[in-house]
Amino acid sequence: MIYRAVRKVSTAVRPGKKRASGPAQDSREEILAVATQEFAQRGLSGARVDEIAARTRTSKRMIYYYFSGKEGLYRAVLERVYSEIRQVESQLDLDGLAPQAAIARIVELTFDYDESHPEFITLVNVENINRGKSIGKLSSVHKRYAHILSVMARVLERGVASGVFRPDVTPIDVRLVIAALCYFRVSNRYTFGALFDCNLAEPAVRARHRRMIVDAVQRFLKV
Amino acid sequence: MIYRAVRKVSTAVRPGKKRASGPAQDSREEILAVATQEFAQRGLSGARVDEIAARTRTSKRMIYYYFSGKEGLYRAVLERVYSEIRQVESQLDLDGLAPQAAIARIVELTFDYDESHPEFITLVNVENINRGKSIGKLSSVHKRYAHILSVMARVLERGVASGVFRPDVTPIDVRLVIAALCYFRVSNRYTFGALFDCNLAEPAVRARHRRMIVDAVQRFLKV
DNA sequence: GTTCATATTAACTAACAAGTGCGTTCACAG
DNA sequence: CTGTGAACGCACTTGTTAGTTAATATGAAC
Repeated sequence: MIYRAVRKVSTAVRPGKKRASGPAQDSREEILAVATQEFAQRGLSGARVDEIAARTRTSKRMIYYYFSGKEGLYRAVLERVYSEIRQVESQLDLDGLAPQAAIARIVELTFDYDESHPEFITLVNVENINRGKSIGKLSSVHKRYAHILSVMARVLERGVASGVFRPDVTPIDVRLVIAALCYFRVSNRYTFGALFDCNLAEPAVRARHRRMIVDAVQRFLKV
Repeated sequence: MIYRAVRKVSTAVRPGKKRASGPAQDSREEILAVATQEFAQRGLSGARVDEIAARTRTSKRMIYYYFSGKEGLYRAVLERVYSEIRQVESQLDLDGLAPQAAIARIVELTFDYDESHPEFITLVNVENINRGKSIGKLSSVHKRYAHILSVMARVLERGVASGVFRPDVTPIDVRLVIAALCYFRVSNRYTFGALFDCNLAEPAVRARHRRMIVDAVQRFLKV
């Protein structure tokens, strides 16, 4: 009863194209949001479809209706988180910046995104444990990342041309170094924390590492 | 019938202390080896106790006999892989080397170990998805890692004293940078490979990255 | 107001997977 | 021999879990 009212409101707020696709989209989105949490928290085989359903306002049957199964739901979740980070990264505007400053911006964006989206990191981990079986099937992911590499390539070229960057690293190399340094802190926070008895999430440590990683990448690129 | 014969042979080869503990140890070890593979391949909740049992020469009942459950088995597997890498790392002898060379050796060891033990990397990933619930309970892990940090600290001190290393990085920082760069290539090989359409396992790429990471860490430490 | 596609619910099932009860075998001590 | 305890296998229980069946509601369009 109550949720009907809610859904009518949301239909009014966001009208569908033809028919009342508002409620449907809400259900879809709600399922995806809950599933993202659940898959990130428990992994692919650890996540429970019933649990996901219970935590939405819809039913389990709807998950099968929209996503045709656990696998399909997982794939949709992956696609969603990758499309979000792609969008964030594509908003970078580096053209006015000097090469070193541009690199700093890229590192800071990556660092901040990873730190504030641990569920994204975990999902990527899940997919790697899964041997990339699902990401390979996502047509949307593949092409878009070429764009990011080309942005990186332009920055590197400018840096090399002005004599501040060395010429023997590829965009993929730089991307790997940046990703590795930012990703690991979040990805391995539990094991690294336990092994070395430290808390990487502490604000002071985090801020210091942010500066440190920016610096490390700049040193890496210096002639 | 056949396996009895096999076990008698192995008993003869490796006699137990009092009773015939040879076969027992063999069973334990065999279970652990299979379970390591299985947990690394399918994750904690994805691994099947029945499957592990089927792939050993013993039965499922023995897994419960020795490890008291899936959880206990997983913990034993974690302990085993961590103790192995600890052993490898403790064999490092750096005292004769100049600081930069010592750092190079540490990086190369980490790189080579990670590359040749992807199942270790995956298990660490699994444990992080698991929020470190098990590694916290492993008393054996915690203390031993202090030793590795102290080795690192000595190298850094020597480097700082001789003016080749900057003084503002801690052993944990260096450890983090090295681990991140080596770990990520293996941990994220599937997603990174799919996104950027490259194969990090290719020998040429691997060799180049090995040199590149050694160089990156040395640049990171340079005054 | 009938039609039709979309959206939704409740109850069901078939398979699976963790964990156990219980009996057996084996080596050796007495 | 025989008693004992560790090492082992078989078959079972019990709860869970992905996925389904079938019936129904909704609302736009005609």
